[in-house]
Amino acid sequence: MPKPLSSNMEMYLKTIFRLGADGEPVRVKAIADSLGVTMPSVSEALRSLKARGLVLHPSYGAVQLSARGRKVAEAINSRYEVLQKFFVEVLQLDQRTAARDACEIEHVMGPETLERLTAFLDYMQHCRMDISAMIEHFHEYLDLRLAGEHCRDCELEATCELEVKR
Amino acid sequence: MPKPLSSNMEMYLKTIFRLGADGEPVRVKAIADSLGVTMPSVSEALRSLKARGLVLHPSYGAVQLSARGRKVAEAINSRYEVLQKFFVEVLQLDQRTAARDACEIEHVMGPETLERLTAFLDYMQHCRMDISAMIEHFHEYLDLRLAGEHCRDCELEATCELEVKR
DNA sequence: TGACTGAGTTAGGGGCACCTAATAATCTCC
DNA sequence: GGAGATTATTAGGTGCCCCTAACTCAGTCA
Repeated sequence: MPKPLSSNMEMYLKTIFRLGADGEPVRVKAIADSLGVTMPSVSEALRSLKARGLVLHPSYGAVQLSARGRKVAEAINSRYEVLQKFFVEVLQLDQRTAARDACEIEHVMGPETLERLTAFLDYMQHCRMDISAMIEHFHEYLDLRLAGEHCRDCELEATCELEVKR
Repeated sequence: MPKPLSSNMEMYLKTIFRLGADGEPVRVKAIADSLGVTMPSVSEALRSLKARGLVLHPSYGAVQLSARGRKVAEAINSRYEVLQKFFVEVLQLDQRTAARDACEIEHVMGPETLERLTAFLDYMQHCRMDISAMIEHFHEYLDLRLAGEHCRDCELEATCELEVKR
């Protein structure tokens, strides 16, 4: 049973994922610069990630994610994006602060919380109704969603008999 | 310049705060049990917290927070409570999950994010209006709030000409 | 082609936070 | 008040993640 990845190892993985997103080969130096650590630290981290089968890295060569590594990195990155979006679009935090906090929280937020937050963002996008009923409505939405419906077209529309009275 | 407290040290502090809330003297063993670590780990942590002037701890005696320590612990605890409340009341997470994630996130969430989340919760409590205007309205609320108003009576009331039409 | 430069690695060390084992202080209760 | 149990501390060791210093490899260009 492999132990769970530490926050730091997750950061290495996400950084490799992002640096490689454009198809360019990823170099140790780029990872080090991006994370603000030294190259020896990166070397050591890569040894550990290689041992877990998450990266491919020939000596003195470019770094690549394995299939598994890519999947893990994508999961981390999507946690990041949900948080970033929530912080910016709902809490109206500036990009910098949102990025900073999302980057910390992405490593410690459980799957249930991620799911609910994602649902919350989707809900915001799909529904237009009275704020006084918002929480309650969100909970109905959640119930449906958790029951397997994924609300592309807002299944709750039928219950949205509320409207703006400007 | 004292370095910032680590997450772990913050947990020790919060634990001492909670165990001592009822006025009972706090013992090393109670801290260890509460955090799921051994007593030597607690001893070592206390040495470090003592060096920072955050706890008082005579050898073989009871542990107490200093005035500074209490202030720090209260801040951590209030971060926790805001998160917990958001997770339970908005995201409808169960107590256990909410507690688990809040307990991780409390150590890494910046003050701006805390403030916005608090504002969001207050907003939910004070305002009743159309959901379609919710984000926008929340942002107005935030602007007022950030300008120094603390919205005990919801200064935005005047702008809430929307109402439920059930 | 060989010297220079920059990239990457290895070696060795430090701080943090945990552990077990051993020792020391304190408490309890006969 | 002293034996035994409980609580607390010290000693010493481990893993993680960072560092600097020193060495090795790989590309460049005169």
